[in-house]
Amino acid sequence: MGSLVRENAVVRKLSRYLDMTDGERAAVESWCQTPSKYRARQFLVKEGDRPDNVRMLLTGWACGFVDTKGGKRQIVGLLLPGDICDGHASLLRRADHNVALLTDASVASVSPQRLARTTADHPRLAQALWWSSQLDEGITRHWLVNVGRRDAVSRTAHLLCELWVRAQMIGLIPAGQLIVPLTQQDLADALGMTSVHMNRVIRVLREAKLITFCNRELTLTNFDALARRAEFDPTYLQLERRPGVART
Amino acid sequence: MGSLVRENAVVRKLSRYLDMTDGERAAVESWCQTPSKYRARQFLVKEGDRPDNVRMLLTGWACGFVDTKGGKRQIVGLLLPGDICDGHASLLRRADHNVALLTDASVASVSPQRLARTTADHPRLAQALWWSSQLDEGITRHWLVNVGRRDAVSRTAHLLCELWVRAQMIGLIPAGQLIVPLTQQDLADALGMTSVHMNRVIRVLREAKLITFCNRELTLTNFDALARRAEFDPTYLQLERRPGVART
DNA sequence: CGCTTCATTGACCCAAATCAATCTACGTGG
DNA sequence: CCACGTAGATTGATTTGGGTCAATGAAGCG
Repeated sequence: MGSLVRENAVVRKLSRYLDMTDGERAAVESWCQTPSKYRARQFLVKEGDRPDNVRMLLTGWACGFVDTKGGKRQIVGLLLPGDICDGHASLLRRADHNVALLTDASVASVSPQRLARTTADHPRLAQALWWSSQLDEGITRHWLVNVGRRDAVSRTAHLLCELWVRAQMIGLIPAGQLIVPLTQQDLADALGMTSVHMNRVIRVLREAKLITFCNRELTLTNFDALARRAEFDPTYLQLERRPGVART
Repeated sequence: MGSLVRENAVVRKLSRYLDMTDGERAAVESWCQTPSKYRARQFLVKEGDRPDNVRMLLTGWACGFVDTKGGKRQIVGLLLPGDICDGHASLLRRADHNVALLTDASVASVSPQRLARTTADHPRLAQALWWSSQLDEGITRHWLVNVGRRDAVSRTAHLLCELWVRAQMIGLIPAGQLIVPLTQQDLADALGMTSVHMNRVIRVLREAKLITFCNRELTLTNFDALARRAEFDPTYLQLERRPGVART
């Protein structure tokens, strides 16, 4: 036990794209040497900020969101351990959305200069970061499809399938059960609906025996049926290992 | 006249981030030496494809979209001249969405190898491509906010404001009028609504004297009022020129 | 023990979907 | 030149998924 848990989350994430050499692995680990501890609800990025460092989630969950002038909130992304928050956003003049922690978390922070130095030594890491960023973009795109074109039940089912798969990949479901640190209000904000309706939809899924969801503990009791209900096609999560990026 | 029109669209786009040297400019132009001509409705990328070349739109419009199993369609992005379709998607195992042309178009196609060679010689171009990709991701995010959290009228207004600004930046509105090569069905597919409702919403905006839209010719007769209606904040379009990336 | 944060449920309402014509404008083949 | 077919725009009538408003539980905590 523990090897999956102990392993550096960013290494694990980038390993999905790249079969890393020891040198590459060491380089990534050096980014994460002295992570900062943050508390739930703290902001990592504020909309309008001039971006500085690149943050990488080592443990804990975060979410990206935008607050509307009308007082509504849309969550535009969920970040799990290993995810890179706001990739090379340091290139942008201003952050176009907020990022805040959903749980206490351990976060590595790398300056653009340092990132540039490392990727100059290890060009394949630059590629891997690109890959990760493209993956995130695909996820956002499919959230748009989900919110734009699916009804509340399939939409919810789709998000739960996505989270389930993403969590499974990083070892967050050791006992068939996933702690989802989101309130129903949060889920509603991610799915473009109200918390009241979110609650009713969860009840529908529960009564259909597709999920168990109590005290933030989620179980997909029948993943295949849920995926069918959601029209969930995981292509966009890039589960297939890309061939030809073997260790050099 | 004509300098804006004649200038290479990709050069113009990347110049928003980078004050290019002659060498950099020449490198980008070399990508676009022998563009292919395509007809409206042709596909540039099909979902599930193994990505190959990177395509850059020199003239014409394109759109990215996903078709749902349920027979619905969500447009996940609109590409204008200078936009790069599916940035470094060549890193991904499979395309997660389709890209098709909305008009006849001229498209440059660059192999990953060639791109890698050029950006090795001109590292700042790699940065500029990153920047462009981050910009696109921001646009997608804000589409998600728009679809998830705004009602049909503001949502439509928001998209029109975005298109207006993006088109203005690339000289597509020489006479206060923009040709939008989208049917009402297309607009509806971009905004997550039905074409019937799209039609009614356009009427509302027209009757409020906020827009003129006839035969695909759009005029925003009162941009500020429309932007207010839409809660349109163009931060995500990165209009501010990033300082410190002056010509070296 | 009262305060606060979430979850849950009911009653009611409305924005947008659905269903169904009708009206253009434009080809295109005879 | 004209009849016909097709794609898109418009409009009306009706339905409905999900929002809004308002209570009530339930769990955790200083």
